[in-house]
Amino acid sequence: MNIYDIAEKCGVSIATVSRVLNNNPNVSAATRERILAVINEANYTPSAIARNLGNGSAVSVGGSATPLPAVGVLCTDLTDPRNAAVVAAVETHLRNKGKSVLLSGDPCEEKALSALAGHVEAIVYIDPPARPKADDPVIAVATATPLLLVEGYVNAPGVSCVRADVRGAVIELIQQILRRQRRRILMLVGGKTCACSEMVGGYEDAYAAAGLTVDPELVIAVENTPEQVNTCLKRLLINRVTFDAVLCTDSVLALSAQKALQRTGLNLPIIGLTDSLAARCSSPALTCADCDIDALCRAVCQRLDTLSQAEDTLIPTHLNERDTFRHA
Amino acid sequence: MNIYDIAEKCGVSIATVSRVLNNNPNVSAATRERILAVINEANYTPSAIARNLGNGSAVSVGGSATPLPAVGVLCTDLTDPRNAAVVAAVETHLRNKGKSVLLSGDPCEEKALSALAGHVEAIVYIDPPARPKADDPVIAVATATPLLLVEGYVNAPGVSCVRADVRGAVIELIQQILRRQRRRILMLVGGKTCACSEMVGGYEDAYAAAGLTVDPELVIAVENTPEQVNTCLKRLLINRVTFDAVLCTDSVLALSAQKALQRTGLNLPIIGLTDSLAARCSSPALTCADCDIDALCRAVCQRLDTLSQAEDTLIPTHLNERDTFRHA
DNA sequence: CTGTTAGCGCGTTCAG
DNA sequence: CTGAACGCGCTAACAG
Repeated sequence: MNIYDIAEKCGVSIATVSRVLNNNPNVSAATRERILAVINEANYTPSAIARNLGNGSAVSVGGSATPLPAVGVLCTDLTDPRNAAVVAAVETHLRNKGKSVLLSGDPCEEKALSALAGHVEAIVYIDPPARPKADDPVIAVATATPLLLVEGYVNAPGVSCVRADVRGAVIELIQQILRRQRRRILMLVGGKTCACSEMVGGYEDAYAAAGLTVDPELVIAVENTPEQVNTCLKRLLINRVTFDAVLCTDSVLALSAQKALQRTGLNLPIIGLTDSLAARCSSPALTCADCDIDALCRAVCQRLDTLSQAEDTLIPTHLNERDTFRHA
Repeated sequence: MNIYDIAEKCGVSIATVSRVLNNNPNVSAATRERILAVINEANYTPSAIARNLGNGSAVSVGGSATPLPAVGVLCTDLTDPRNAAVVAAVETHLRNKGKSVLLSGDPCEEKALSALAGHVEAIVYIDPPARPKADDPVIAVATATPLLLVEGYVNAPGVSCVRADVRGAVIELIQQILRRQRRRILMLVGGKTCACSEMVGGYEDAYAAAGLTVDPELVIAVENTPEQVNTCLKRLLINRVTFDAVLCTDSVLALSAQKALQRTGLNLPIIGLTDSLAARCSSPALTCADCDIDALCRAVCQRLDTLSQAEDTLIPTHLNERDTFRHA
């Protein structure tokens, strides 16, 4: 079932069908009705794939490139429910506009981006890794195809960003902790994402603002598995590295840390810098800071409609104070 | 950057480049090397979109249709971590074979399927709803494009299925509960998916096998929100509907039920028919039955490679016995 | 308002 | 082993 079949059934040319499909006003109401009826009855949907072909790199005479009906979504960790939520929201948003989503999870961002660039209207890159300052494949791609970074940041023309204000979250949190006379805050970093490095940045900023120096022993990269976290914490205790509060780059990591510390009998404030149902369910309930996911998704979809002006949107974060902060 | 650019840079025709791209042996080693070098250096990736066009419905002379490099993935609830895991696994598997994923989350399955059918090599439909016996859009689509149902089942040519054996899980579970002299098992159904109706089917089977009749008051459809579950359970108690164990179609639902029952002081066995980190973290820890997700994903990917012979694969399930079963 | 036609980027014949 | 030419389904110019 293609555009030719529909055209034939209606006794019109494919161009007219195409116009109806694309809401081009230059079709008489009567013809439009008739064609829509046939389309509906035949349950016809134009091929998202073919739609992309023609318009690819074609730049219309006016100078502006015609939008492609497909958008590339790059997300290397769909396992993270926050990322999955963003993907789902983006897909729904685009589908409602008649566009479709090409999904990639390629961990090699350079390959993934170049595979998508030029073939899609835009690329949404969710939870990207922290990146070297210049000479960035991301930036190169963005010259060809608008890029929307979610939970990531890079300042370059053609690149938009929407992200939770994790840096701000960490700063405020650390101020609160310092006020409680706790000065040695352990920071467990469970990834290499941009968000993670923002958190570390916030950590350093907060210490600097308080006139304290960061003990590098307290900022630790760990693999995000319960076992690794456990051995990591154990090693710290054996080495007599002291700390009086724990920040974790995400809530799953925080849960692991919580279990590990429970075994040692240590009762410290533990905070996850991402929230989750599991954190809420844990006992004692895990305190987490996070932005409203729906707000993040809404902002992403909105920015998707106005990619021409590259902007950096920060979604405010708030602390969901639960047992591991209140009672510790 | 397209195949022509590469061809030109190499001083060959696009056909030769295409052959290299597709591992066609009919290229001299020297030429191949040279072309690969250029491809690599230019960081060129063939357009996944364009690749799909030509081969669409084309049936090669041999009789077998040429496989399309894109696969459609339909998943209406990416929010469910199990579904997200399957999507991620499928994407990775296909990417490693040079294929790409067109993602749809359209809740209107008929539209979604017809949009994909004929334009992709296959459609993976994750967690589909329970369906009427005949006259099924799914079956119609499958005549054109092979269909792989994950967590769903329909017996039709061209349709493969891979799913957790939830029916078996429920049957065994109920037998265990009955042995404990608990006869009024509440079944909370939090969805309309095929998996849910399989669970209900298992419930009925188990009761029948035990020579008991099902009290329809005990099989209840609820909306899967904490509030709805809470009011639902309250209403039951007010109406003096008694029950001495609770089965829930998924672990989030089970968590809600657990909280609601905790408030009433009732201490009953509660089991979720899906597992999750949150269930493990809850206290008391929630007992759940589930299959190994990795096994499910592996089976899906494997079946994806052999879609020609439609088959129904059941992944065994096992009980993760925790507090809400052991101590109740 | 409508039809005709030229590509979009690629895989695939079929001739060399 | 290689190249020229066609077609995939669709959109956008252009011509009526």
